Amino acid sequence: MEKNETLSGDKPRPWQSYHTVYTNAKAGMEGVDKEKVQRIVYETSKGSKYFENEEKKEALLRQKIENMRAQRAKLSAADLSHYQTVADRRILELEATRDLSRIWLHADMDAFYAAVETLSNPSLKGKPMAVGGMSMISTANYEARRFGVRAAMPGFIARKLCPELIFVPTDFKKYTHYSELTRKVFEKYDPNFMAASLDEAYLDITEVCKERSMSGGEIAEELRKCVNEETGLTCSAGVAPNRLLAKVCSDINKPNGQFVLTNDRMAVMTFIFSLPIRKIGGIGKVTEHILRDAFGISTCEEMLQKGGLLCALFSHSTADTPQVSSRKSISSERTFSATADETLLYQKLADIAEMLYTDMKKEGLYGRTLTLKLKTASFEVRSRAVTLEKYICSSEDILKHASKLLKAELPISLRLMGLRMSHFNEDKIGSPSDPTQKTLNNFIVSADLSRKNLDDSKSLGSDINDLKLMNNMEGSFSIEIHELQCYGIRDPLDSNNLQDLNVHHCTSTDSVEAKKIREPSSNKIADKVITKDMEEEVSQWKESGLSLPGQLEGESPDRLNQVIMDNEAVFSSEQKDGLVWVDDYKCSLCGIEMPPYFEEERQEHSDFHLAERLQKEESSFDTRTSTLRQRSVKKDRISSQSKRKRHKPSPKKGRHLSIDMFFAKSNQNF
DNA sequence: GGGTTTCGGGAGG
DNA sequence: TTCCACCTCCCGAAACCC
Repeated sequence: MEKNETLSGDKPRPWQSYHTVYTNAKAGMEGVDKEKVQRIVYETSKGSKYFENEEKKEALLRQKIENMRAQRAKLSAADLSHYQTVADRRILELEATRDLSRIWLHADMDAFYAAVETLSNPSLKGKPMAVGGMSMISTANYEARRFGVRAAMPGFIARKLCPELIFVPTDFKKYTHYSELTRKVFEKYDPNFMAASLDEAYLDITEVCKERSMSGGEIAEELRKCVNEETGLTCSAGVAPNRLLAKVCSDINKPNGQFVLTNDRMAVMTFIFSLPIRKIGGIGKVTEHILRDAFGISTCEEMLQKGGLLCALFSHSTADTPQVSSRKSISSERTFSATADETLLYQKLADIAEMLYTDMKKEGLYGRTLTLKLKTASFEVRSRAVTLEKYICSSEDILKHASKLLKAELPISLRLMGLRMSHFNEDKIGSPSDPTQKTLNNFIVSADLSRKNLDDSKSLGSDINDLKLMNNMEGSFSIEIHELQCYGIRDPLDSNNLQDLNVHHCTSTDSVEAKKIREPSSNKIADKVITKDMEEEVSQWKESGLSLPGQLEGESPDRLNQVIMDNEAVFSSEQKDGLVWVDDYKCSLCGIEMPPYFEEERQEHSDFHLAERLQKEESSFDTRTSTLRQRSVKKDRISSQSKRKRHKPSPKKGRHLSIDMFFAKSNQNF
């Protein structure tokens, strides 16, 4: 940070160089005295450890900008000419694929959390209010925004800006409820709409516009009115040929307004040219700073003009696009008063492991990469990860591995710890619970692939669709579990047996293959498989010393078949798992509360308990039959500073920048 | 040499 | 009085593994 910058004759105003996101243009903040906000933020922050860390980061950024300037200076005329050709060619390619055929609508609720709180407590109306606490604010209403108070601002700074600010604690249950109401409206216009968060959604309204012979603007008007009638809340909308443009448009007439960008090349180009780069999704505070200070780029027009330069110094990468995808990771983190007390740190780690476990349990997830996130007392953020051989889920396993990671960092004074689980067993279609285990059924692969393609084929992405995807995964998951139940003693590496068998043990209701087994025509195959494998099964069960489920010993193939069928029935029944919803609300096994209308979630939850039980059974079996397994078990690879020596990072090409952004591609950003 | 993992960091809500 | 969250996703490069 440059200190004591002066304007001719003025007093020093050091806050001018303290770069925060709080003075950035945001809806409802047009009339804000930016300099005053900047000064108060600076004065409130100055001298804190947070501030010192920000200074360090700022210094690194300045160094990076200097490096880029140096690289830029090194480029010869020939280089520049070459990269300009590359840029021009790319522009031509993109122009050829420009798609102006779709109409996208981005709906964005106005100050959502704050509006919901005002709805349930009308006395807040007209008063400056923020949802959150003294440490951090989630949302501020428009009255508070006039003082410069905004989301992601610490509460104590907000209070300095607006002493009469009212704080309301967050209540996600409430927001989720209202979010559901809005989504019911969105669904009417695009059943495959894409929810970007609780308060934002993307809708492809091309079809509904055609069917009803209405313009995008008319649909937007109607949709906003409908949302207001259903919820009592207002929202803003943007209509454009692609999602990212629609998002930019929805911000223009906020709150309770809309903006339409017509599907016309000239209109799009004119609109984009004047657009500040910061409006582009993916360009944040840092990238904006780099582009402005290293290249003198502030608008999209300048960006296009300097395309050659950007091609030379930035790698080819498109900006982030909202995509339909399954969950990639799940995490939990907590901030606390900085401490170096190891007992306390381990206790906090145990709490976080428990929280992560609870969240994973809710979604029935098993993961094998565990990342420990640390924030030191001086705000430095570090992460340490380990990838395990087995997928894990239990809080004990999470804590065991997290503790190893933490141990390697001690002694240390921390103010935050977090745990993230990734690399789920659904990551790769058909990947089994043990990555070395080649057991998953061919049919799942094909079934899931076709369903996944279906989901991916359009720009889906709503939570509803995520849920669908999740359910699909859940399908394959329960199949695996079931397989463990019936074939727990089989050598997991013996894929020959399992490929046949898995087909007959799927409980997925929408699977053609699963139904087949119940048809007389396929009894033959089933009998054959069961006869052959049950013999092995029974003898191995005997060897293992475990009691035979269903007293299979000596039973005929028909009887064995029946036992399997019965088992399937058991798996689908909550009651038989021992799970009951107390007061029709609370899980009798773990106490989690879930209202009756969360039908799918409840089913998943029930499945989870079943999975948990089966895994316990399997692992207890594992310990007894470990000699049967001829598997080489690699030692967990735990990374630590001591093991990993890193080179000093070399100046790398920037990213998140692409001239693709200038093209209306409905499958991309523009 | 190519694939995978780790780690730091940017971004958005 | 209080003193800068939490969660998720993505990318790039180095390190590591085979």
